Amino acid sequence: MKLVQESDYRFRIDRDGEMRVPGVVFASRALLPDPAGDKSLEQVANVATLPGVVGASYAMPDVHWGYGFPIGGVAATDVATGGVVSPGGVGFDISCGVRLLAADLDRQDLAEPALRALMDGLGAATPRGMNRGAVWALRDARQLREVLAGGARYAVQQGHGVQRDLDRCEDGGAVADADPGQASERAVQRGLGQVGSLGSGNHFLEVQVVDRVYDEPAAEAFGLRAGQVCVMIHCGSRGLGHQICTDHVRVIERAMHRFGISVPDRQLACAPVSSPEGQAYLGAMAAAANYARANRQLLAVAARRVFGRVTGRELALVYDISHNLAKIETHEVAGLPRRLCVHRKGATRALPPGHPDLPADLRGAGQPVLIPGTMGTASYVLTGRPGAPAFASTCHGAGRALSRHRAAKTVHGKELRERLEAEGIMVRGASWRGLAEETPEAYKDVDTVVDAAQGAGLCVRVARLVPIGVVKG
DNA sequence: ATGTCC
Repeated sequence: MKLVQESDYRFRIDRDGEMRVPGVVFASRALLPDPAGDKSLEQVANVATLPGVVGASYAMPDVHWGYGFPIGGVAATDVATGGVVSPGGVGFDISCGVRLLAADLDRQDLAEPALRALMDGLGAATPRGMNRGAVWALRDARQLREVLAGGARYAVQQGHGVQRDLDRCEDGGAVADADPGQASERAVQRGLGQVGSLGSGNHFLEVQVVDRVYDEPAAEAFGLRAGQVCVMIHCGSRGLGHQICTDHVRVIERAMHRFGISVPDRQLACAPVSSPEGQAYLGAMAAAANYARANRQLLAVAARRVFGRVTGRELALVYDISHNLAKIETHEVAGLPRRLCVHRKGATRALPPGHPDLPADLRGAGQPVLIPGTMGTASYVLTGRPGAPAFASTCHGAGRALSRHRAAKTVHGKELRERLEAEGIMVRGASWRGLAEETPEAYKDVDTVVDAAQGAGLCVRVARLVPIGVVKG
């Protein structure tokens, strides 16, 4: 893969073969993936062949190998001229994302034994791990379809949360064009018992402290200040999203020949946005996105209850944003506004100050961009930057550097937990093996990733948060 | 990420 360095944080992959646009990689030289074990830059080039793709096929600084598309990939297709949607451009964990809640409490006012009681309470109130229960026991499949249609809005209507939770959630808590009828019976069955559950892998609920503020006015608009206690929740659409992806990849794979589309990798299966198969996938994807938002809403309500009981304080939503989603958005292409299908997979939307889609109280500061770090390392709050490249997108996290298998060989979960506790981070895990797979050494350095994202002009730092307690999926 | 293969 031939990379041309354009600046400190920008590399180009020139058009070659079937590529319709160039590839652009936003990273420092040190962050570029190792081609020996990671084919993500080939995937950037593959994505550039998709019908209707405009601008470039982009990679964020945390890019790594994924299913078809790289994780940390952004690509937009022009809807009116046969542009496609690809489930591989969203990923299996549809609408995986992050929610940040801020407490009216400072670190210095959260001393022992309250901190231990808080972590014990959060550990007990947060269902996690594979197939192990949920906060909300849904009545039946009919009620699940209400969740798929209404997302966090339906949860709040049912008494799980407050208006602020919707005002500060992407899309006001629910995507409008969800089509619950596009979720298969199996997807519905898998989803019934998981609304309000973390899952596993890199998903977590953390108690964090605002360690540093870079942009005071933006932080104030977001409701953040130095020393403040926060709760960050990182999770997705569980088995339901996975099943929806599986079902629709199969349908689209079989339909592709009818559209005359050929792709260099069958994992890039795609259909025109305007086709019945494309519309079916987008409707199902939106339903899964609503499920993920309801999931984070219920976990937040459970955390809020524990927080109130232990500390007597409130938790206010700062923002909830997905990093695995395709959205129909309007962007300028060659000076003209176009309706685009923007795929962000392991990439976060980052609307700049003044964007009309922002709620009024965030209009001046821009959209809060939530970047979860790794267990035991920092997380970030960023905001968008006017005129930024990549259709208002930035990184989504540290990005894995070692496989789960290799990570688990470097340390035992028990040893890792002891190490983190010695560093002042309380850990409530689900399994020793799962903990070991998530050791910080298995990830790139999130500080370096965020430096590169800002250096590349994708976003602006607002605040840095450090964990003091981790509930791990 | 995921009832890590219906």
